[in-house]
Amino acid sequence: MATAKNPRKAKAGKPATPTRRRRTAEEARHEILAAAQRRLAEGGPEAIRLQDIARDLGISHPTILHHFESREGLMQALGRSAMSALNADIMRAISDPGRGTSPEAVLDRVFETLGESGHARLLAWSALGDFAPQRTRGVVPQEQVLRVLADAVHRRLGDEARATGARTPPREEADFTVRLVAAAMLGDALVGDVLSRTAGLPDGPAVQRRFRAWLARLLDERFRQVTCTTRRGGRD
Amino acid sequence: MATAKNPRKAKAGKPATPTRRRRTAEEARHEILAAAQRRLAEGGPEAIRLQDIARDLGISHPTILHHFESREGLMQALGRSAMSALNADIMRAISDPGRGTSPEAVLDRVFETLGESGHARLLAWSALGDFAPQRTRGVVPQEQVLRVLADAVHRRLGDEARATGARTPPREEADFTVRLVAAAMLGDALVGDVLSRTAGLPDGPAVQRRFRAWLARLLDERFRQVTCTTRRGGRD
DNA sequence: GCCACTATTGACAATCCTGTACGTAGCTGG
DNA sequence: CCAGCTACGTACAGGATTGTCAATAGTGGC
Repeated sequence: MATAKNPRKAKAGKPATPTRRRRTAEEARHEILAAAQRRLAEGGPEAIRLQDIARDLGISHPTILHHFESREGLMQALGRSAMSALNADIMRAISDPGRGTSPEAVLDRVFETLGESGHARLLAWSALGDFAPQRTRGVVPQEQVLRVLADAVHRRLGDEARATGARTPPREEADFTVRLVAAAMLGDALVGDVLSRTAGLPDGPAVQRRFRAWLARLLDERFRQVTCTTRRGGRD
Repeated sequence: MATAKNPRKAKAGKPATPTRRRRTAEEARHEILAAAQRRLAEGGPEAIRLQDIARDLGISHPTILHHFESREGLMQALGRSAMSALNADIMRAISDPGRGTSPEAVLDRVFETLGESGHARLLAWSALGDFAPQRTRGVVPQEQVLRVLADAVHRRLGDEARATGARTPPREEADFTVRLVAAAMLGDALVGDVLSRTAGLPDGPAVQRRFRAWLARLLDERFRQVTCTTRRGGRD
């Protein structure tokens, strides 16, 4: 029982850096989240272990618990933070006119964004429910991203239609287009290389680029032709 | 000390089924794999715990170790078995003429197959590397499935082209088409409902069906038009 | 310069899971 | 009917991880 009474005096061996660093709560939370995200990107949700993160940062794991209550709390905070980072990145990729505004250029940027820093993986894990184990079934992105995109597509379809004198295609046309592209991008980011290989393509960044270009062209053509064909199947 | 010497005599309460069931090694492996797959589909790779699986089957967890060496061994066996089951299911879905052979019908069946019993999830986990932790990076599907599909598409494109007198589109056209659809199906199986919701669609099975039909129509039209437009962009 | 506040920490507790050791009990061939 | 093989079970060891607690040490305000 007298174990806990030891007043640490025995530690006479480290006079070099005896000072412990003290961050503000916000700083600490930020650093911890960053370290956690790094581990997440590499090894998945299971790789997020308090002791490991603590070691990465040179702190002790109870400090993490102090700032996030529990591992669960850390995971939720991480989910929110990573998801909003993804949103911001995607938004930037879409609206950034830096490298062109053609469908191909935009697709390229979004693809890149999804691939880097484990964004696609985060989405996948979130969808798989590996995040937020019980309660919150997956970290729901507040993404109006898709909404915005669908609006843009709808507008463009309307423009094309008006230009050719056809009637405006139904809103669903735009929604489905966005859904297809979004799903395809996620899927491709996850298993694109495997798909490419098993489908017989040589695979590699060059193929990936050509694939994107091909998809962009497909969408582009679709934009122009849908105005003539959309009424074919109609509502059913 | 004398603990291990207890010869079970104390169990006087269960004369009904005191006999332990003895399976063949193959039976046992099969049952264990099935139980593991059930858990996998529900809770992911982390939910595969030897003790839980054992409890599900009414056996003891060392029995599992007896049949699979280690948890790692179980995971690998599970990966192989589940992946080959997926292959078989997909193959069946594609070639089964039961409910029509139109692109829409085929797509529908494949979509269904991917969705049920966690096939899509398995693929995702495999891609995410949650399977086969270190060594085997992901359970590589021996799927010639995609190969077969791409061949079929290529043939069809050739037929269409010949019928209209156009020149045969490059093989890449078929490969990319398959890649797009495969990636989209996986992505949609994973996050389709979320996408649908955040894109403003009401979501639900009806929407999902319409989406598939829409995609099938898109492919169908593409098949017909690609013969006129494929030479536009050419090689790059 | 002193003091309250809190970020930080080492030690410890509690739990959980995989894997081992060894004995038991069904099946099958002789 | 006996003996061997092996599927199966109980008990336990070992390790890893989250979480608690009381003590310690920067920091900012007075």
